[in-house]
Amino acid sequence: MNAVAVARPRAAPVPHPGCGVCVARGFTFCDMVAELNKTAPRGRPLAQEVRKVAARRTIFRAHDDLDYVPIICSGWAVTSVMLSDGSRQILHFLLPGDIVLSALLFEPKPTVSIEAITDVTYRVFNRVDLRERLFSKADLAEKLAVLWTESKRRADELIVDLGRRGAPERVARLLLTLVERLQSRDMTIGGPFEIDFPLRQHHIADAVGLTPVHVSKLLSEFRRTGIIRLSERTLAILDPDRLRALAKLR
Amino acid sequence: MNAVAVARPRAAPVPHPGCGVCVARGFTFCDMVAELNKTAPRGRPLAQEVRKVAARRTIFRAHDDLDYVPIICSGWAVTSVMLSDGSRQILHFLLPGDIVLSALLFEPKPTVSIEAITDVTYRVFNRVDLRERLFSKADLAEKLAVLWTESKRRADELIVDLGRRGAPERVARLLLTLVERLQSRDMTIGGPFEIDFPLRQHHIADAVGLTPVHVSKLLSEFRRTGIIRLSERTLAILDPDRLRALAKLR
DNA sequence: CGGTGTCTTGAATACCATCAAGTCTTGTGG
DNA sequence: CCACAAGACTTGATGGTATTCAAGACACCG
Repeated sequence: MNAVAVARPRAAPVPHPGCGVCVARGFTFCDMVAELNKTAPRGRPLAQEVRKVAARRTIFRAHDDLDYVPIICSGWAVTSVMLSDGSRQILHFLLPGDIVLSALLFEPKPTVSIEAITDVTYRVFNRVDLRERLFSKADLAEKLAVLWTESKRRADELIVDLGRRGAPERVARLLLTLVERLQSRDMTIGGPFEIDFPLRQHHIADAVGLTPVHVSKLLSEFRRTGIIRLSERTLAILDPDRLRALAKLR
Repeated sequence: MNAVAVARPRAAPVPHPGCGVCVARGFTFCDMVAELNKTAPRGRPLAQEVRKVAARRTIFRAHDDLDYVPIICSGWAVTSVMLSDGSRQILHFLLPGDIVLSALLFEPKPTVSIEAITDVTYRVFNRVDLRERLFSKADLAEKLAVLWTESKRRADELIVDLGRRGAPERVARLLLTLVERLQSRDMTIGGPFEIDFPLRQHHIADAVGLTPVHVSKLLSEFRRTGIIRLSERTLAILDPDRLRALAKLR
């Protein structure tokens, strides 16, 4: 019906020689680790290891026993909870630079599962090592606390969305916050409101508490009214003002 | 129709000579503060002040500027978010011993409002003072982090409830978790599944993302089938197994 | 080239919201 | 202490939003 198939340039896959060139430097957990290593108390650098996992693979499951703390280097991942009836709730989309779970600093058994959406590279740090270094420097511990506060605030927002907002509003908010997070990482392509968008509609549905069918109908409506363009795994917000109005933001 | 008016003994209002007799000693934030004072690095005790607020009064609003961190001593309170259309989402019920918002340790502007449900007494601590003492002792900072992890886990559970569970399930889970939290504080009355229950149905509705009307119908159903007794601000879970089944717990 | 995953669209249905009326309780000022 | 007002709860009728069910189009991959 619509979906004009125009080939546009795509962001090249980011090479990953190390955190030094991480897109997320400056405001994420990744950055804190870099600082830890620069000011290493002993000469020994923080123990770490780079891992890769293919799209759609599980990185770890709830109740696994982990002795490491992962941080996303490239790609998109997701933290989610599976219910006994097979349904799933997505708690958070993980972007490059994000710590996967701060809870893992203190507790080896996560209560949530992590899945790769795209191909993902991530680094793992020894839990005890990382934790002790973080807490040995008071300013780093407080920076960690700030990130933590941030993640709690995001969770609270999602609670409000799911408890008190209608479906179009929820979807609009999700799209906007994702674009904003990528903007702050300089990961837009083309214009400032255009991004690589690897999510399937079932990801959106599981994140905002709807069914894939209903998400499809809402996105079609957004497209039909010219608010967004979404095809070939690329999302462009054509009319940010109208989308923000739908989302009751700003 | 039901509501058999039997007068039963009520828990006496707890006197509050200080944290030394706090019902929440041993596992809450309140307890951490007590420990801070015991092992005070200098002779000077942590600056604090006791305050009281009447039922249904606002303790503070989102975006207020606070230079203190409050902890509940007695009574029930609630953290919530108001939306522009007048609807409200409750994020958490605060019970004695709970820190009101750990975020306040780092950020003077809360993003949520706090309201007293019953008459409430709470203590306030100077933010900078409390934070510095917590982070000067690594073991305390880590204890704080554990409490923090706990509060994030609770938020994630609520996200799952609101996103993926039906109305009866949500209400059942709320009742069960409240009773459990009071059990762990030895605040049950009569039997182990009977508590003082000051919540109005609109509190329940705002917490689980439903309307008061629908909550009323669900509670009536729970009563009709003999799962709970709820009258005169007292809740008794008569059939914990059936309620847990409804809640898909355990 | 069949299989699987993804998306779309329409029809029927379920769940919860909204509206409305009435009872009962709680609080307040005379 | 009573009268009255406001708040809290109940119940039934009606409506809207989102789900479920179903069928088909399309792309991608082995």
